[in-house]
Amino acid sequence: MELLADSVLPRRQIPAGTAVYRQGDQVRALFVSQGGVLKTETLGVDGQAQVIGFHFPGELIGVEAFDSGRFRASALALEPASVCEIPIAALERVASQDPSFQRQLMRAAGSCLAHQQDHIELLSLRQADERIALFLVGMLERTEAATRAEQTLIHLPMNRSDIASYLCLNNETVSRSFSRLRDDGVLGVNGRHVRVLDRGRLARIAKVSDMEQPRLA
Amino acid sequence: MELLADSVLPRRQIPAGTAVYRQGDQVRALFVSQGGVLKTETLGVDGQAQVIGFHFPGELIGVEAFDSGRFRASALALEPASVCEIPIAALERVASQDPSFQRQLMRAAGSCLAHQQDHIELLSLRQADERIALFLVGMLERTEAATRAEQTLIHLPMNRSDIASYLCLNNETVSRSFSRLRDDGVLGVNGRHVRVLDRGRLARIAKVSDMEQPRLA
DNA sequence: GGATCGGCTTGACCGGTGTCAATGCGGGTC
DNA sequence: GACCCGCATTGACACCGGTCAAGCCGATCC
Repeated sequence: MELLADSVLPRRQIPAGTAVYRQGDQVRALFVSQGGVLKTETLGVDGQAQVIGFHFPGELIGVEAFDSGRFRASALALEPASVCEIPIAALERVASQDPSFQRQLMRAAGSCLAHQQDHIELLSLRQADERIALFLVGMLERTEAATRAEQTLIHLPMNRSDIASYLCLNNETVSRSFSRLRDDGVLGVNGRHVRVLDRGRLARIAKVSDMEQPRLA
Repeated sequence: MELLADSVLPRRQIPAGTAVYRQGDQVRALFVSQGGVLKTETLGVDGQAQVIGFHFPGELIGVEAFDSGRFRASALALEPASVCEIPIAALERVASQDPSFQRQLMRAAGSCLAHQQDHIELLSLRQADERIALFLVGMLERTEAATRAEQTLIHLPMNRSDIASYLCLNNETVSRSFSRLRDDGVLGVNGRHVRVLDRGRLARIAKVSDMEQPRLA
């Protein structure tokens, strides 16, 4: 979505904790954060919110709404964010004129699906420690991709409850997992700042063969 | 994808149990089943297959591969299937000429995402009975959508292990859930044939407010 | 400083699910 | 028929995570 980012499109500043769009809203535009992490969540019928994704700058959100014309989830800013708004009309107009943009759009949609598949694979792990470890591996890779440098420190933009919901655990279990990994010398935990002390072990717990070497350009 | 189905496109007959495409293959085409249910699964790094979707006739599959250019999952036929193949080149050519087709394509991609979100919501339920119930509600609705008539009988095209993998349970737990629901008078279970005896209770177990009345045209 | 609140952590306990194991069942082949 | 095989079911048991509860810590406000 870098092409879009460069073009002149309306931007909105989103204060932390407020919504970019809400579940049920009609789709008039798709969105890309330019700075600040977003979360998407659905209200299960029992009224409980279920976090279904964390979205870093550059990632397109809202595509699933193309199906019914309405957003199936709400998008909220976890930090003060600046989001770029892409009106549907503009999207279709540019896409019909520019085949390469259209390809890019399909790639972005594919990327959304890929992220959700990763999420499902994450949930396929049965043990809390495994899910936490895989989650952290993902966060670390995203951090490294953003900074284009190897990192050991992860800043978590979301609170424990958000992590718990995303991993389909409760927050006590998340807390306990963090503590266990800390006691085992795998992590240094200080609130939302997590230092990865033993990357190999974290990867082994997450059941990834070895942490894929960050493919920095 | 009905527009595509009508046009003249190559078809392939897929025997039960064989692959339409495999994880890691380069994307040359997307696929739509015209008859026969497919499953998609990824090989977790530990070698275990994880079922990430069941795909009924008319549903587009393979979109997530647009991201990297390679399929992230394998697609296998659960029954003898007839699939329609849409070469990427044709896809892009038609889309660039026909804006309405392009819109349809985005809707199909959105629909894929919506299905995966449903899957995650399913996994957010902690109890095996709840997941099974919600799974069956979904299968029933899909059956009714296909036949355009109210139904109580569900034919499951997949075996217990596939269901277990999809629900992130093991097959013993799936078996036990089926038995419990049978003993409680909610279901009639006979192998892959399941009769829904108490739809309201099934819906309540699945935590859907009430089963959404099938929106038959 | 003291009070208060939300987010996070830790403890104790119970129930449900994973694991291991045995049995049942149906469809094949020979 | 006898046999085998994959799939499904049922049982026994240990363990992990959900639930309830209490305590901790930092930020904010007065």
